[in-house]
Amino acid sequence: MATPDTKDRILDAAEELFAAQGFDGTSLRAVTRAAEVNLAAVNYHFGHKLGLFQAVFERRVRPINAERLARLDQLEAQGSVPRLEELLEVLLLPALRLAKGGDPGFARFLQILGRSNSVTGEHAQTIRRVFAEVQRRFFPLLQAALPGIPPEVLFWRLHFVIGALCTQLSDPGRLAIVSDGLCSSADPDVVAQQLVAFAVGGLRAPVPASTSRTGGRS
Amino acid sequence: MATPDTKDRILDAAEELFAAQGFDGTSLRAVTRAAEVNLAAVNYHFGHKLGLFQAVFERRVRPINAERLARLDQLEAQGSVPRLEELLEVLLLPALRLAKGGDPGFARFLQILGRSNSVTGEHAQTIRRVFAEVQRRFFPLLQAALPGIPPEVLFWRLHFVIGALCTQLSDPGRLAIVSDGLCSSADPDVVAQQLVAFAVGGLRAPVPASTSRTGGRS
DNA sequence: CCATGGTTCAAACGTTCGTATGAAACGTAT
DNA sequence: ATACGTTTCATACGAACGTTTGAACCATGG
Repeated sequence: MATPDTKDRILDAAEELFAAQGFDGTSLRAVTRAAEVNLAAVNYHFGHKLGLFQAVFERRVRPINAERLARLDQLEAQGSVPRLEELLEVLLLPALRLAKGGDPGFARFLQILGRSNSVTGEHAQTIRRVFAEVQRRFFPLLQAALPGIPPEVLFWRLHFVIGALCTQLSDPGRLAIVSDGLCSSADPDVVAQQLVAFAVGGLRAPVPASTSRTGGRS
Repeated sequence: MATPDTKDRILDAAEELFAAQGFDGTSLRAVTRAAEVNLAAVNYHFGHKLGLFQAVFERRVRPINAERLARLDQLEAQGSVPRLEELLEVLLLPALRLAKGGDPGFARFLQILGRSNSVTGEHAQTIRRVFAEVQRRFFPLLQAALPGIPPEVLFWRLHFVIGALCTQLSDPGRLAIVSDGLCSSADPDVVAQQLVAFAVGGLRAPVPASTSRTGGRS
């Protein structure tokens, strides 16, 4: 083992390239070239290209969800019903915070994550399981914090919040472009602050008239 | 011309495949096979693969933006400052409505559009110009309808609204999955109703404390 | 009638892809 | 030092890719 763990070098390079060019747009040859590793190393360590993608994904997603669930535990241990703002920070901050603070690779990974809605093929399911897990745990608490909102409306709104988060994660530079440099996504605390305020407003909005039953006409 | 316009057959097939599998994931051979057209026809009519993508894109995007701008004209002609709900419907309804009503291909195209945030490479700019154009026209009106919100906060929130829209467009089935079938995206009017209510709440939310200057600490 | 310009066709170009192979190199325990 | 399981290496395979080519096709105007 002359070089520090080939496996990690491959994961780092793959993470960067998958984030920049997508799954189909990234060749294993480009990955191994960037990692300064032999081409066959990928198949040796990860089996297939898809195995590499899953490994890239799971290396990062575990700590994020662990932090989310730990924060949820912490919140539930307090006994009282958590405040809406607290809940949203649990959902949003771990992803945004890790994007800045730690490994710079994390930011690249979050681009993959944010792009997950657009992913097709077999690895899509791998990605969605992650969201589903947290959401199942998260939703009842959200319901408790927003007793006035019917469940189906709440699903819609949580869907929108996650959509906003994913868009922001998948392309942090977009906002700076459309705002002509007025806004910057550099500080994850600022992002979280803006997104939480927006989400609170959206979640608490008055329920539209004809949504007591699904499929109501306008 | 025995078969109805080869060019359109190619565009239809390409639209469906690009939406389902992405740009890199779609081969020209798959397109021409689906269109029942000779392989060389793509290069004859569109030059390159990228040219085909742009043609697919522009065929659909023109009517949407035309309708948006027409509705904006109509709103401005009334003289008074448009209500926020009206503005949001201008932004959201044309895309959502066309997804259901007309050509079924429109829904597929909107998947491409919703995915635009995740697109990399040269055709990304083609896509973003569209958003930018409408947004430049749209933003001053939004500002007028929300006099209490500082511009930089408004940029953030518009960014979030568009993110929620794109997520919904790019994967209309996701909501049904996470809500265990409780919600369905079948009716664009329902989608618009839910999204407008959510967006109004989010846009009108109280401005977070330390955003008077960009980059403020929490 | 043949000529012409636009369109379609089968076939091939060179390149790149994901994956597989078998031998060399390595660290370690006997 | 020898043997062994693990990791790395150069190389090759067949398939699929985007693109090009030149001949065939076909409607129209002379």
